[in-house]
Formats: sequence, C-alpha cells, structure tokens
Amino acid sequence: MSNSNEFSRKVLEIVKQIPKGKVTTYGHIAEKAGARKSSRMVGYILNSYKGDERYPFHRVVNRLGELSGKQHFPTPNAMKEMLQSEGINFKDEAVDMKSHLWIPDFLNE
DNA sequence: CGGCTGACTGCGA
DNA sequence: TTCGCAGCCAGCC
Repeated sequence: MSNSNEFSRKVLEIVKQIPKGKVTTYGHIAEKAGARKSSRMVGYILNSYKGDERYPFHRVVNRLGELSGKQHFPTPNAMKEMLQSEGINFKDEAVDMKSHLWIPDFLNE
C-alpha cells in the first residue's frame, strides 16, 4: 500500500478516536500517523473526506485552538456549535486547549 | 510538464 | 513579541 494511503488511513483512524468533549491538533495527528512535518496534509485529507459523518472532524483544530476548518462546514458556526454542544469551552474564537486538548495515545491504536 | 494552493507548524531574525 | 519562510505533497489548472 502506498505511503499516502497508509497515512490517510491512520489519520482517519486517529480522528475517530478523539473523545467527545475533547479536541486535538493537526500536528499531533500528523505525528501519530508517522509524518510529523505533514500537519498540512492532515487538513488536506480531512477536506477530501468532509461531509462523511463517520468522522468527528469538528474535533480537529489548530495548535492554538482556533477553528481553522470552520469554513468547510455547512454553515460558518456549525463547527463551534457542535463543539459547544459537547461541553467544550471557548475563549473567544479559540478552544480552551488547556482543559480540552487530547493527545493521540500510542496504547490505543 | 510546471506552478500554485492549502482544515499547519516550528524555528530563526 | 511579532513576522516570514521552508517543509510537506496531493490535486487542479
């Protein structure tokens, strides 16, 4: 299997594991998927799967907690509303990373 | 075939 | 502290 397919498979697998009420970052996903420097590819992959309700893409934010992917949801506020309905707190337009950051766990493939 | 873009990030000036 | 840039690389002209 090609590296790119393997990478996207891992990325999607990790996204599915993000617990409700938590978020993680493109960088952490990329690192766990085996390509630390390809955080940008993570967003690219999510974009190609957007609309697929099997994955909680709204739980992926940038390293500052900003909703950099909100433009890709049906409405501009959809992403923030989904997160808030899961109990996530915001400081302005950014997720409170200090209490909601979830880091992919190596014990939980 | 070549250039540009993008749901990002870390580092150096 | 803020700002620019290289690295990443699959798609779309």
